[in-house]
Amino acid sequence: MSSKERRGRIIETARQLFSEKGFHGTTTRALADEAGVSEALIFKHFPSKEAIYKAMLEFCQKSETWSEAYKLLELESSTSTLAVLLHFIGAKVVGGNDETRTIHRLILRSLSEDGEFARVIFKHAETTWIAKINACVQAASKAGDLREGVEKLNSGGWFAQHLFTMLAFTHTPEHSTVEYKARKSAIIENAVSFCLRGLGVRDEAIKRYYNPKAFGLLASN
Amino acid sequence: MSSKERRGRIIETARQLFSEKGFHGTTTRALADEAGVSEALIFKHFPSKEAIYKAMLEFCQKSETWSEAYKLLELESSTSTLAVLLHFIGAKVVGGNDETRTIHRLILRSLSEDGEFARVIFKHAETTWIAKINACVQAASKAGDLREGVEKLNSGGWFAQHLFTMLAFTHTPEHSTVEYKARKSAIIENAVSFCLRGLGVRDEAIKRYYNPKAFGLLASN
DNA sequence: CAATCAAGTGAGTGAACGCTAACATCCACG
DNA sequence: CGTGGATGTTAGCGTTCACTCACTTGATTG
Repeated sequence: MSSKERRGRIIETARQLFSEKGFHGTTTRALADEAGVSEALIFKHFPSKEAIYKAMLEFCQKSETWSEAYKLLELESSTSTLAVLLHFIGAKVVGGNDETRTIHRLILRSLSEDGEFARVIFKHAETTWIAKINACVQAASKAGDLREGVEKLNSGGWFAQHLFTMLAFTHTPEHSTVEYKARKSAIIENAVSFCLRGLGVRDEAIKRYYNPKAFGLLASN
Repeated sequence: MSSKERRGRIIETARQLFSEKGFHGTTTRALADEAGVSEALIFKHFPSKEAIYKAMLEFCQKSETWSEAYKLLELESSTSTLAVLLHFIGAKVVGGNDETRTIHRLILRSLSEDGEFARVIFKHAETTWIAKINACVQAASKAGDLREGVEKLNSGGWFAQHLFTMLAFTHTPEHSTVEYKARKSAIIENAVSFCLRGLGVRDEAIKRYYNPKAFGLLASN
């Protein structure tokens, strides 16, 4: 195993441990054991525990592997795309895999402290998902899919994103912190409807463009 | 100063320190210094650091001082009450004081760990605010204030609550983690509109019952 | 007044922490 | 073959941690 690979293992292990136990709750000894290296080696790669933490956060910012999801951003902005987008965000964020949950834990910890990490992640979301949602709402408006007279909410995209993020947060601990009395897929569908309505989309347009069953492939994520 | 008072001071100091720095980031020495007592005294009152933490969480669960807010729960369930309720939750949760932010930090930390504390807080919200929102939606439906044909979302109350909670979370660090490009009061108004629409309230009914300017007193909180 | 007891503290304890110096091991290159 | 640098590890270093013990104080009581 090369030096680079070992360094990678250390960072990956750090991501897991720091997200689960926090900075002070993670010891460099535990980190070394879990990564399968000696404690001293860690300090050959990083000057201090703090530096490991920072390197780990940077790694997380880069590795946000929504790669496949970015295709959605290239779809033409429309009411239909809006529905697909929201549904996808919901499915991805709520039914997330372990890596997604790790990121969420880091965001949660960040929000309880200085918020720096969360700020970076949110900024990224703003220039991608939020911007696309807003563009789609604009397109929906032009297409006449919005109810007449609804005032424009210039934070509408954030509201939708926030709802899904919070749904994900309540599911982040091992056992859900809220009893929703519905299957996850049903919650996502309801949340998408809620957001579409909140953004001012006509009920007929929602019926027309949002057909969750056709999104099966996405929902399975 | 009596023994009980000192114990109280320790718990209050613990709440502040634990919420800011986390369990492992807070030392019993710092806790003692901040509370103005000797470290030994802390261990006369509590058998261990863990016990202090648990006692502090229990204290927070009880002291959730929304007292004045509970009057809203006794209002007759109606579309109008729904608007007032959402606006109030928004104002209270987003423009929160230091104590509110402390609680939020504890919830955030809890969500990044086992979620136990969050579960208790959410359960409490469910039996009060969420239940009231749902009752109001039901009343609005009977009063004909909902659009025809909107399917009932049995998690609608949660969705509204989640949106406001997430708005609060993004404002929990010292500097907001999201640039909303609007004043806090405008964000709250938009979020309330978003939720009312999401719950299926007719646009005319929103105009009729939601007049933020008349809520000045509440908004100032 | 002496005895008692609750309330609080200064000065530690061993264990665990972040971090490091000194020593192994390997492999490319003359 | 042997030497040097890159890559690891072993064995601890000094410090800080949660927690304890022996002691003081000050009010109460028979």
